[in-house]
Amino acid sequence: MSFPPRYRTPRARSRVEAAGAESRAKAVRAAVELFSTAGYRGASIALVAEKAGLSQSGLLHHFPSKAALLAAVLEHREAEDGRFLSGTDDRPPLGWAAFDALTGLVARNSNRPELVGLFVRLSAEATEPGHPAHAWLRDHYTSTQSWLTDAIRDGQHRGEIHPDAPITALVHLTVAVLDGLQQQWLLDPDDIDMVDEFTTFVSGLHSQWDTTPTTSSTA
Amino acid sequence: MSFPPRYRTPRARSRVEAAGAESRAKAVRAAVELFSTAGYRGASIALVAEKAGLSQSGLLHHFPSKAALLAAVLEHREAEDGRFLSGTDDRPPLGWAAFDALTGLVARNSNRPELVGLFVRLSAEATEPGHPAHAWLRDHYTSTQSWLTDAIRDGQHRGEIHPDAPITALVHLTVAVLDGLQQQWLLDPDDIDMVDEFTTFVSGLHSQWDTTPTTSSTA
DNA sequence: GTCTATAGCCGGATAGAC
DNA sequence: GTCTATCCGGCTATAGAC
Repeated sequence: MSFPPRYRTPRARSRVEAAGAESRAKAVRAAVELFSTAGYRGASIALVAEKAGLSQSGLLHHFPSKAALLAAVLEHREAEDGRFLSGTDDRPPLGWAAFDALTGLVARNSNRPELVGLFVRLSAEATEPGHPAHAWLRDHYTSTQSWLTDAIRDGQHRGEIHPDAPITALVHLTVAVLDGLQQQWLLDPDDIDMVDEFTTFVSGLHSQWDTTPTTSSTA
Repeated sequence: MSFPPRYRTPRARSRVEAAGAESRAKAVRAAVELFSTAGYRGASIALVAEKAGLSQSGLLHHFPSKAALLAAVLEHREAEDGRFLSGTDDRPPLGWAAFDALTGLVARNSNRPELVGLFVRLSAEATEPGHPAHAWLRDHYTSTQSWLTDAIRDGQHRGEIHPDAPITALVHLTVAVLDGLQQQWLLDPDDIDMVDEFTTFVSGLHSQWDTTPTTSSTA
């Protein structure tokens, strides 16, 4: 990552420091909310500050620039999701289990519109090379892709997934489905059940590439 | 649509009017380029004007506001794509042929990064109810969805598509794949061949729901 | 139809008091 | 750590000359 400074969570000393940490946390939460609706460009630090109960300069005391605030937001989100996909600290899910893990992620996202909005908007904005989250976005995609690629490859080696399955296409399509469903869901949450749709997609993959014809594995 | 005024292409009278039309067209082209990279919010009318070879006020003479410029851009794009999907003025493609038409659209988009960028960015921005393109975006999705829904339903009636095929899920997934592939392609055009990936997706649908087991229909 | 000039707002960021 | 005050720049939009 090529982001400005770092923001280590402090090791809690005096009462004063605790207050500072609190403000910082509130600011990040507020930033997530606003970036997720208005996007990075569309949300002003003044608004974020207000929502966090600080003045604009108060906020800028914790984050030297708007980009730095964004960096903190991204670290925060990344931490949450990363933890989620690697299971509970053991080895990452492999083979079809990886798709089940993704289904779980979709289910979780269905209850967190802010995170979905944040991601959808940043993905679109940060496609431009100059954007402060551009590097993050590339990292995000490549790591997701390699995570899923490894999982599928492993499934093939263990004879769970058909050896003819076109790995890179499956990876790209799966990621596309995830992103695309979020986009639609954001536009009209009532029109679409992301978990249902994604499950349908995955069972389609099963019916084509599963070596052990189980009708559905994700209940 | 709830957009401000209208911009009829003039019926070409005097030399003066011709010049005006020319400027207007140049402005729309420039706006497409800039909106497609920086987004609507991110691009300023001053920049659009410069790119079109006008002053900022000169541009605003043709379009009373920035939102009006956006409206013109959307009309322009909509016209192009609508024409494309309804074939050459005859009835819209039905059954599997609809998916072939979509493949054609993807192929065309592969050569028009500006249109893809425009759409990806606006889709993300305009998810917010307040955005000037919000109504357009909803229209766009619902009309695409109903177009594809009709096509699939017709394919079922003619016995070309299996009656158990889950229509709405297929529609949502197909749209998701289209959007998601564009997003990935925009981030790294060399990493992904949209036509290949989409074709793989469609042949997956065939293998699951085609009643006449032809291996591939999209070459 | 196109320009210059300008109003008026809002954005990010800095200086410095408390 | 938090505030007020302020600078500076960019933005949309308007007024009015040519």
